[in-house]
Parts: sequence; structure tokens; C-alpha cells
Amino acid sequence: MRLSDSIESFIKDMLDDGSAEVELKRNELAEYFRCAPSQINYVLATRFSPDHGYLTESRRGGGGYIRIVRVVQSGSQRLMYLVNERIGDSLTGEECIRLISQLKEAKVVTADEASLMAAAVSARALSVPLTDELKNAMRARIMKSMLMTIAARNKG
Amino acid sequence: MRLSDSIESFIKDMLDDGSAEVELKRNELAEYFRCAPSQINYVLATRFSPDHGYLTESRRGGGGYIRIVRVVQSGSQRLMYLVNERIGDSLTGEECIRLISQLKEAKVVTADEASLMAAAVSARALSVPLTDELKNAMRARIMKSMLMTIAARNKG
DNA sequence: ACACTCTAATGGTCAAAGAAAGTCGAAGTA
DNA sequence: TACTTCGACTTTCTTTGACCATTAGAGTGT
Repeated sequence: MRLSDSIESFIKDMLDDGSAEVELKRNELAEYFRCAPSQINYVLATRFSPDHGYLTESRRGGGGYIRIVRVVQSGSQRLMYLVNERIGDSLTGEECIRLISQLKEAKVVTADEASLMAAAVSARALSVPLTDELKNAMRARIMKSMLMTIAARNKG
Repeated sequence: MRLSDSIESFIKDMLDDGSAEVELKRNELAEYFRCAPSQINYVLATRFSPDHGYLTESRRGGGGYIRIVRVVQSGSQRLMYLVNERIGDSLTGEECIRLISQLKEAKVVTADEASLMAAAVSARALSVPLTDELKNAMRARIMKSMLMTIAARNKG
């Protein structure tokens, strides 16, 4: 069995123990598996990315840590996940609006949240000197990031 | 737990005991935590800055002191300040997070909205091939756009 | 009393050392 | 070819200490 797979299972076992959230020390974990600390980053990047349904945050310096949160499980989540996959690398402003109002219709977000999201991807927000393509790429990313966050909170 | 975190909690506990204002002696506090006095300044700078919702004043010499005040502003005051003065053309990711959590503290936005906003300006959202400067410029715009949306809704 | 100086008691600043975590390319392996 | 593993180098956050600035009050001379 590959090292990365062992580390992956180890972390997933921790996550299965009830809490959907785990905090660990990169160096300690690397020590435990007798590998380079950067190996942990590799595992996080290849097995705990947002596309895999996880979010990670971390802090450097004294007392630093890495926190891993699982976000996709329940029914409405899978819906989100589908939506997430429908969004590719690019979304026009209109597409964003359409998506957002569907989410509002479906009561996945409140009206206030919907306007917040619309504001984040509005022409006003993106009025920087970039090509339309780049702007639409950004819209896709911003939308995904926000949807991911909504999915995370809806898990109960 | 980090020393800085302990000191931070200690001060916040004092602030929670009723008065929105605390006065302390730098040397005594440092003595209590067995650390360098300048550590206190570090904590103040990183956890009790205006962006965190606090003001500090101090006096040197005999009978010197440090006073920490929690700033209370109405929601719309805070929003106005942020849009018109605090946020210029550029905001780092960390600054965004700080401002957003202030708004959450002040109950100007809900916790869900706060995470939505954070998601919109996260590194994940902005992981397009642009310079840091451009990303920070975008953060400022996205933030302003969202804040103005909130301001608008708070009027009605 | 008054003005001046001296000093002990404070707090402030900054740069360097220490303690994590992140990045990225080279080398290994299936 | 694609996936793993490692390690040198980077970045971020924390902690400390040496040196600086300010203030209240005691002491001194008139």
C-alpha cells in the first residue's frame, strides 16, 4: 500500500469518528509516518481538495495547524455537487443570476444571501481591466467557492 | 495553545465582565504570563487593532497604563466607514476575513452570510492567473459591492 | 513657594531568532 | 506516462531582547 493511501485512510478514520472536522499538526503526522512533511501537503492536494468534498485551512508559525472539514454527504449536498459540476471554468453574469435565483427559489439560500452572491459576481464587482473571458472564469470560481461554503453549512 | 491566544482570551474575558473598557499594566500582565513585555504589544497589534473592533490608548512613565476599548458602531456606520474609508483600492485576503468577522460580531450580517462573503474573496475563489495586486484590487471591489448591497437592504 | 534637574518607572519599536506550514522541481516507481 | 516521495527553499506567525521615549515625583538651589 502506498504511503499516500495510508495517510489518506488515517485522516478519513479520524473524520469518521463522529466529528466532521479534524485538526492536526503537519510535522507530527509526518513524524508518525516517517516521511517528509511536504508529503502531507501532497495528500491534502490530491485527496482532500474541494473537488473531493473537503475544505482545508491552516496556520503557519508557532502553534500552527491544519484543519480538514468534510462537506459533501447528504441529499441536498449531492444536489450542490451536481450544480458544482455543471459549472465549468466559465460563467457569464446572466448565467450566474439565473443560477442564484434558482437557488433562492429552491430555498437553498435566503433572499439576502442571494443578493449578496449576485453582488459578488456583479459587473460592478468585476469592473477591472480584464478580458470578458477572464471575468467569466472568475465568476465561475467565485460562485463555486460560495456554493461550496453553502454546502458545508447545510450538512447539519 | 499559543501564548498570544492566552493573553488575548484573558483580555477578552476582562472585557466581557461588563465594562466595554479595560485598563491594564503592561509589565504586570507580562509578569503574569512570564513573557517579554513587548509580547503584549504584539497581541494588541494583531488582535486588538481597529480592524478587530478595538481602540487602544496608553501612557508611559510612572503610573503608566494601557487602555483597551471595544468600539461600538451601528451597522450602517460601520458599513459606511468600510466602504468610504477603510477599503481603498486593495485588500488582502486576511484583511477581508478580519473585516467580515467584525461585521458578524456586530451582527450586521449572519454567520452564514459571513462565510458566503469570505468564500467570495477567498484564495480558492481567486485562483486565477493574476498578480497578487490584481487579486487584491478585485477583493476590494467585490467587498464593496457586497457591502453596498447590505447597506441597501438595511435601509428598507 | 518656585523652577530646574535627575531618576525610577513605565510603555514603544524594531530586528533577529524560532516555530510551524507551503511550494516546487527533481528523482523514484508502477 | 502518471503518480509518489523527498528535500531545499520560502513564507507566515510568534517570541524575545536590546535600545528608545515619556512621565511623575523626589531632590535641590534660590
